[in-house]
Amino acid sequence: MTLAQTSTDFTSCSDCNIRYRAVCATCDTDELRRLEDIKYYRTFDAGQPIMFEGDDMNFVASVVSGAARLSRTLPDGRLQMLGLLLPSDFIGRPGRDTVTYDVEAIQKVTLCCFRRKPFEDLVATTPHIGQRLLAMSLDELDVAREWMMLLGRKTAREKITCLLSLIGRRTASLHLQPIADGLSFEMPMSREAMGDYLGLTIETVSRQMTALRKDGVIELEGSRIITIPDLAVLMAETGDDADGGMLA
Amino acid sequence: MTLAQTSTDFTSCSDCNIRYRAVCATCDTDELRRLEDIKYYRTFDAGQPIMFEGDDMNFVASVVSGAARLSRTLPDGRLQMLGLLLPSDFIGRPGRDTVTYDVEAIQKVTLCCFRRKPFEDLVATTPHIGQRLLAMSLDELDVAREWMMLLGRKTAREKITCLLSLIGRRTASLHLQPIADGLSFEMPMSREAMGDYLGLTIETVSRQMTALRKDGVIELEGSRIITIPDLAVLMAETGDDADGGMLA
DNA sequence: CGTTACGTTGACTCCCGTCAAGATCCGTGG
DNA sequence: CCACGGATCTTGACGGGAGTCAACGTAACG
Repeated sequence: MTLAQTSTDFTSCSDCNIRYRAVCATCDTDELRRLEDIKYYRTFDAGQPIMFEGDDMNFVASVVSGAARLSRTLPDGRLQMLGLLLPSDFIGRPGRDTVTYDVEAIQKVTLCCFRRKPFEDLVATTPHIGQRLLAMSLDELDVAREWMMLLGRKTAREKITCLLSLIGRRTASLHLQPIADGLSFEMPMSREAMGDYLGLTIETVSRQMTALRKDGVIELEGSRIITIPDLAVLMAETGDDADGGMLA
Repeated sequence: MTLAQTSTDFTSCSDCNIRYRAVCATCDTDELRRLEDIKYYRTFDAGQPIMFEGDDMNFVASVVSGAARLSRTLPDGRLQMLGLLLPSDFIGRPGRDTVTYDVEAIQKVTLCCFRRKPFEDLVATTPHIGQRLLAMSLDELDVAREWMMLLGRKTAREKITCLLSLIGRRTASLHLQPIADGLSFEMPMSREAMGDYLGLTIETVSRQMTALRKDGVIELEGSRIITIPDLAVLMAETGDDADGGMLA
């Protein structure tokens, strides 16, 4: 068992798979060179903590590959997942020096890290990074509020179908597959992680998955491989407008 | 009944009560002058819609006084409040041209408005505005995630006590009163609005308020005036760390 | 007054959490 | 190859917390 590693590998920013989606997306060559000067890579295995709530925030980072999650835990142990971090997502907050959520790898994850102070200097002096960070923060805010609607007002079945639709569509677009009936994908998270994300217990998640299977809304191969025979049927179960989810 | 009004009054930015908290907080005199050139005031009465989801976003604005709310409604009518907008909070999103939530006045509210396009030009050319907007967006993101924890994992009683603690502390600090036992304040929202914010029905809100009164956690004078005889008792009911809520 | 919005309370239902027992999968080692 | 143990997932029984439906107070306002 190894702890987090600081990689000796070095990928040029121009060859990076998140070059045009991450915080550096709109940087010109000069700005990119300045970022490149201060970046370093770290990897974490699935299940490893990346930051703890209350820690000093020594670095900020972009997710290059894999997946991580943000969560917070109440004193009595109740846990709520607050965000899912996928390639190109940004971890950390310039201008704040302690971490406000737990961050944990849920798959093997590689981060492109920047020590916080030099990065903050860059934000202050290179307008493109600040602008990009603003746009990304506003996107995250939309996602968080969408999730508030789900957590506050949706039923267990609606929560599950929303998550399946989300993961299915994102996985398809990541692999450049069409979003159409018969869509099949692997769920990247355990039943427990699904519950943590949706504000449900593991038993309720499992029961709803079984119910959806029996109702023909989904097909299961093992517990992780999911096929959607009819997307419209799935979308009709999410509680959202039928067309709202079909776009994009 | 009047609709929203474009005020003929004009308050100089240097005299504005949100001068050092709003999006203009860190502007220098030149930047402030450019903002002043394009601003105009509008007021809305309690209950009036300010923007509808799906509308063109013609303007962005700062709340100068009063209160508004962000909400979204599912096709079948279920509603979730997604944000509470108080003086100095910002409405709208540069870079997006349609509104993504309903915005409604919950008290008589005055907005300092900027047409979107000129404002976006300012964001692109005056670094202080963009930086301030970033900091404010990140604060909002923290608030939204705090609320996700509440909506996903807290009981009705915990949700209510969290809200009472939030409103009580903010009202006290607004009026420069000490946050101490015996704190008394007026609830600025109806039972229905509380339910919309907390993901509860109006009946559950009402029952929990009665239970808290019977248990001596709060005292009620009418339905809106609330006194907290012992803050520590209230905080112990929120589900958070006892100290977490006492700071700030 | 009557009207209307707002708030409280009661009776009942049901969804989801809790507790518990199995089932299934998988890697390890004899 | 099979046995074992642990993690993950499923299923059942049961209870409670919050939603629903309905009636009744209460306050504000014409």
